[in-house]
Amino acid sequence: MLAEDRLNAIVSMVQQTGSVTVPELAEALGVTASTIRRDLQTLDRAHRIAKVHGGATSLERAHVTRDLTLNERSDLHNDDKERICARAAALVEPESFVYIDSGSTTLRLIEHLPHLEDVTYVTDSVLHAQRLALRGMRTVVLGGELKPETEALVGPDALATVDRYNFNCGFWGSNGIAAEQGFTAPDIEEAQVKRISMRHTAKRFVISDASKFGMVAPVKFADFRDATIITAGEVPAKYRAMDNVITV
Amino acid sequence: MLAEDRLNAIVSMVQQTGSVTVPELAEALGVTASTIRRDLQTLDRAHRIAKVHGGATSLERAHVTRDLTLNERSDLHNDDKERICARAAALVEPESFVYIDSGSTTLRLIEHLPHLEDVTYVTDSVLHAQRLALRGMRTVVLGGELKPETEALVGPDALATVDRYNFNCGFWGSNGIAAEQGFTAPDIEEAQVKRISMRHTAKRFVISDASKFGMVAPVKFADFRDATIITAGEVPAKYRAMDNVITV
DNA sequence: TCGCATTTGTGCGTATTTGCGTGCGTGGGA
DNA sequence: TCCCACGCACGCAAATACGCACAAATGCGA
Repeated sequence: MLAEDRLNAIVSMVQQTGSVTVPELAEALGVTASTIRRDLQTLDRAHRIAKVHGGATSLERAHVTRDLTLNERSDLHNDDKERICARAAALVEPESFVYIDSGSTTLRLIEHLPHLEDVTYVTDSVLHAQRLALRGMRTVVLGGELKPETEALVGPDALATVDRYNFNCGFWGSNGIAAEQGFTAPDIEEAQVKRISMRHTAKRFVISDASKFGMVAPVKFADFRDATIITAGEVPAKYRAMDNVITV
Repeated sequence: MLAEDRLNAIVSMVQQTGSVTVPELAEALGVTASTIRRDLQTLDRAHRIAKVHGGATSLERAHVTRDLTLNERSDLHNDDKERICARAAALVEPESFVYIDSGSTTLRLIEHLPHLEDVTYVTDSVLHAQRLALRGMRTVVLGGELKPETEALVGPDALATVDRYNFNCGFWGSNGIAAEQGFTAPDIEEAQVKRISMRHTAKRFVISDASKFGMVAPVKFADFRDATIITAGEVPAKYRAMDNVITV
């Protein structure tokens, strides 16, 4: 049996019954549990099913423990982002104070963060904060006005709070990445929070898929040299050669 | 059976009947009460159901209660809370700056808030903030450390932020209400936020069902005279007579 | 046939889940 | 007043599931 066929078989089994266990699949398809697990991982990444502890369920049913799938589904650069986040998450060190910017990429990053000794995470997004707390992380939220669209906190309170902190490292998303125009965002207020938070961070990382290179959004929040970029996929040659660009 | 399926089964059982006990669930799903309890905890944290003493109820039953014409038997406080929240919500005036404390009663209050001109709501709960934003309210969140259990923000940042504000009116929940011991809460840090926020508010309202009268929690956050209490149900005569108690 | 990449199975250490026992507090009856 | 049933949190131990590394098997092109 072809591996591809096996994947399809798994999907249809899941669709039919709603959920299956790993041993069930292994038995039915005549392979070991390890292989099934690897298959489930593949299918989960492709968002064809949802992998859960013990087996897999259809996406519709999966919203109990994993409610990220909705946002993730709309995402084309999925595999790349996955790798980017895994790489970025490995940069967090024990006993550090870490800033996490709002945005969909950083939200995904949270799922990859390891459980280390004595790490505190600070974020400007209530959504990110909830995810962090759910994962058992020590979490601090900036104050400020809540922007309904992005669930990010902005305004003088957010700025004043972040101004008192000094982070060991931090992760930001960016709508535009260009050598001349630097890192850019669509909103003035959010850009301000990004700018100030970066200013108080020792090791700065922008995590982004390759599609953002060469793009320019209305408001600049940092120079191109101000952060190390962790990216993946078809990075333009011009950027790939730069020494603050890490392609995974 | 997958753990994930079990969680889904619990949710649908709760949805169907409105409420269900732990032994019922354990019997129906073939697991022990311990496991059920852990599941309920998970689901409660995910806000899929509301965990109550002895079992679980649907969120509608516990919070919204818009259209529960059927099965109104259980939860006596439910109807009371509805009336309390409706009365409290009517106290918000246009062009005001309003504080909303964390807690389940104030969460319900949010559903009743009218859409008025130029009102800004400030809260120490990320959950409340999300609901407010969802309803289209201008929303500000205090900063600070996020307590996973209550989704409330505490610590010096929360206190520093609230210290800069002055509210026209505010609404608090209270775990204990007693003439001598005043208003009390179970947690020191949360009590601090309550105390400071009250200090900066002109018109202070505590909203609570009658069961809290005479109860005393570990930490006091205000004197009995410091707020007007909006309540309903079987209020002890001693309290009913007080002029800062409004029974609806 | 050889070399190389990919896939699959196996072993092992770690995490998670689950059931069970214990102790605590509460709220009735006897 | 004592006692018991009940619900619940906590900790422990067994079973299970998991991820990872490495080896074996397989597939494929030269």
